[in-house]
Amino acid sequence: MPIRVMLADDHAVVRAGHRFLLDQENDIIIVAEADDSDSAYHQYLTHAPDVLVLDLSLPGAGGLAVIRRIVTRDPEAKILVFTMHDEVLYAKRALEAGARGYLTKDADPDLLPEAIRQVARGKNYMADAIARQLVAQYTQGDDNPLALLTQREFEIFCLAAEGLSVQEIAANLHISYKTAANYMTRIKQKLDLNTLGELVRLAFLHGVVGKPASVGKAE
Amino acid sequence: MPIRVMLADDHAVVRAGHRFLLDQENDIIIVAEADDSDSAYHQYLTHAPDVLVLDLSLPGAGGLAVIRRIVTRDPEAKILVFTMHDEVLYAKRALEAGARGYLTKDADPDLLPEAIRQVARGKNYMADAIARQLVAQYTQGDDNPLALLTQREFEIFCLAAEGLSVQEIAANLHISYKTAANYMTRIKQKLDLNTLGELVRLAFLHGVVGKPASVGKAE
DNA sequence: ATCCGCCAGGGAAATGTTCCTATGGCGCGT
DNA sequence: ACGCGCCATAGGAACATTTCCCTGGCGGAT
Repeated sequence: MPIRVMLADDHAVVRAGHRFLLDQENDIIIVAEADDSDSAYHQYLTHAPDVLVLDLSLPGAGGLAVIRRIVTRDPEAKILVFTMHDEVLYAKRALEAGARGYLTKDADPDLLPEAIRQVARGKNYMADAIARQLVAQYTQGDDNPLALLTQREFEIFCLAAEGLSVQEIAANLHISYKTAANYMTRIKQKLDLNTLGELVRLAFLHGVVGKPASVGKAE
Repeated sequence: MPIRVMLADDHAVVRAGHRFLLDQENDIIIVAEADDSDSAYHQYLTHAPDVLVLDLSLPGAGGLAVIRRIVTRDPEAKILVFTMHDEVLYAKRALEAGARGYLTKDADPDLLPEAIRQVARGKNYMADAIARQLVAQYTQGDDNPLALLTQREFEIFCLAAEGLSVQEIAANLHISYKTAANYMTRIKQKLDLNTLGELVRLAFLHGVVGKPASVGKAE
């Protein structure tokens, strides 16, 4: 019997791409799709797929939040993160939140079906590069100040690093302006930052925000 | 006769998605694909597609460079940019470089076929949100928005981009806090920025601040 | 001479930030 | 079951910053 897969990604193209690629595997069928956090959560509960393929940068509460919500409800949930970010930090947090696998969009597309099968079988799957860095991180201790942040704080940190204003963050996360502002304050304290600017720099320096290829460079 | 389309995107999933979605349109066929800059350029020349759908963040020379190279060779080239970035800056640069349309990945997927048809017909196509911002913003702006700044403004911009607070900037330049604050306001206005975060991002994106390698980053 | 753009700053109102406080949920040890 | 601590959420008040408006000085155009 085939592996029942659900897709959660806010970009319709990416979902279509997965559908196209996975349709060619005869042991995998797609039973549901979602394009935002809430929808992902509810679809998961109603369809109970064997594997959830999830993009971390979902609009709404955010991919990490979805993982946590789902895992809380169903600790056996098999979630495979497939995302743009090749940043270790994200992988680490996603795994902590309960994901069983992590693949980046740069990975060879053939890897996804294989990863899905692994995860469906109850194993974990990790992109090599990420895995190597993960162990490196764990071994050499945590000098990464970002690790001090709670999951939620980290999410807010990321949004701020993208240049979003406090009210945009609040709107994005469905929380009050006050809460977002309070988080910002706490984050700056924890990271010993004085200005928003330092925060963004830190994010860039740690590669949390994807530096858009070579758009502004050269010439 | 169908519109001959070529895809250039480094993510196989995204190409598959486009293929899947565009295959359903019977007036559009995909004649070539590329996953990096050089390949995109050469494929374009050999296949001479009616429309090139291009992701700006191509590895290699970068999407903008590809546009310029292709347009130089073939000023009639019809290039439609389809990208992750909804930042006006990229749209503007892409259009200047010779693109005929700009769509973001967040756009309704139904828009792409329509955009392709428009561009194939020789018209321009622009995502609404982007278009509105474009005209609102750099109507007669310079290539580099930073060029709008006076020397002094630029100096302050740089310091802010380094993460300095307003008072630090004032101290650094031996001017009053008020003056520095007023400059900051004016700079944000000129560049159409809302937050300090956006300013720092802009600086990074334009390479104003150097990013030290090896902080904890990948490959 | 006059105008104009740039630099520098004051004052006041609007906005934002920080600190303190409080609630409810959840997990953990006893 | 109970308290304890941590986290997410958020209101209020004090405090700080930002923004807008305005004033001057200075130097380069016309």
